[in-house]
Amino acid sequence: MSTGLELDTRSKLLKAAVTVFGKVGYAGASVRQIADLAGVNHGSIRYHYASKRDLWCACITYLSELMDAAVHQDEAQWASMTPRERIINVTGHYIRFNAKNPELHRMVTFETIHESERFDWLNENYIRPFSGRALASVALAQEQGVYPDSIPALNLHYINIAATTSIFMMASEVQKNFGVDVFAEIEVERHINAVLTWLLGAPQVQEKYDFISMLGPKPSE
Amino acid sequence: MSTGLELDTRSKLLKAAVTVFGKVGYAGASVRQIADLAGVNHGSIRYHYASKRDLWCACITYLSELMDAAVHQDEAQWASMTPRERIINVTGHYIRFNAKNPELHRMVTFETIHESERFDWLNENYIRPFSGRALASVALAQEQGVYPDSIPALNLHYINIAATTSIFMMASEVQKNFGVDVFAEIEVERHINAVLTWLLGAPQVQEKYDFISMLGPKPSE
DNA sequence: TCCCTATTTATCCATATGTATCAATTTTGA
DNA sequence: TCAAAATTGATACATATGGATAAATAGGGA
Repeated sequence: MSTGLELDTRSKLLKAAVTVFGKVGYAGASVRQIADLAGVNHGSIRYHYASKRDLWCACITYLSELMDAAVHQDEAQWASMTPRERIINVTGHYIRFNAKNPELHRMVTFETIHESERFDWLNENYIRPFSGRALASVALAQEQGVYPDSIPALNLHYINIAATTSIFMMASEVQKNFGVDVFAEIEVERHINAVLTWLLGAPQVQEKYDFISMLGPKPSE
Repeated sequence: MSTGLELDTRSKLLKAAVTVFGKVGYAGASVRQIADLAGVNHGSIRYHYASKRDLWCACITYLSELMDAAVHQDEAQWASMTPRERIINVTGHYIRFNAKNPELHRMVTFETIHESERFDWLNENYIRPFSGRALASVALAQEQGVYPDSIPALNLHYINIAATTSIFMMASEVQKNFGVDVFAEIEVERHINAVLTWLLGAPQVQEKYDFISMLGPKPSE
């Protein structure tokens, strides 16, 4: 058994699978391609994971846990925050997670479009709980006057998810057509500011970069 | 040669290919699957289209022309519209097109994530011109005071595209988890209203459904 | 040292796929 | 009507794939 510090075969496979599945989807990926990227013999996949499908599920589980940890990292402070501050906190961490791990949303998007039988597993275990909580959170924010209530919660929720994730899904297009690396830290923070400015109707100052000068004055509230 | 009215083999193949490529992507689709759906022998694909790739390109060209026609259908009246009215007009038609033909954005999304060599063809011929025009239009609308200028144009553009299209990409999830058919006409109009309300800061009345009652009063402007 | 288990490697196999070929059939034009 | 062209259908083939099998190797405790 390894010391647990270096990447063992199983971890290398998982890491490579996340990369490949996140780039070309389930159908486009081959277990040999994943094994090659991991630098292991493709027969080993069968040993560590029951099947290609099983490896794919492991990727989803791994990434979902990462996301959960990222979004909840300041949970202890939530109680002392205003609803508005809580939304700024969660939205920021969610966008940063997607910038660092765009594969999760890409994999989910592939399967949601595909409507495969994998989608049912994904939906029951991850998407539905996530969407349910997020939609409830949107509705609550509307009640609290933090989000605009002129838009139906369902539409606002999907616009919200799309707004936070799509620029990272479209990263290669943004890079090729506009020369912008959306994964660069300053661009990530800029996007957080953009989404929050839109959502909350006023520019939000983040810690690392002060976009307020280019965003105009903060309105009275 | 056919009269052009009934669906000949070539048209049936194109229609089936749009459906299949739009659902499972390029890698997930097989030419036999497409031929089966079209009800033709799979050998015929080779006669009408040089290759699977060629058929895929034909789908993009076909859908892009449809989109162009849909978005520009009221072009003659643009000159007599205010910038704000023009945006309402174009956004409405763009969203209705995506509701009726979600395959285009799905196919584009597949390839943009995949970053395949097909993406380069797609980008040069369709995405880049489209994004260029759209981004310029966003910047202009900001100058004209129609769009908020507190958000960088690039971010606003990608948020905008995502907001208009994603609910249709996620249609199966919305249906399964919330029982809403986003392709139903009233839902499409509701989404147009939601996006425009967000974009323009005020509810927009569409012809067919009056959402204004649930959206609150129109602000002075 | 030796044995038992865990892990890796090297092949093998049935299937699905994209494409090519060519015969069969239908359509067209004089 | 009939021959040429267009179109469709049936089949073949090389390759890639997911999965299976078993031999080879490594590691760890007695």
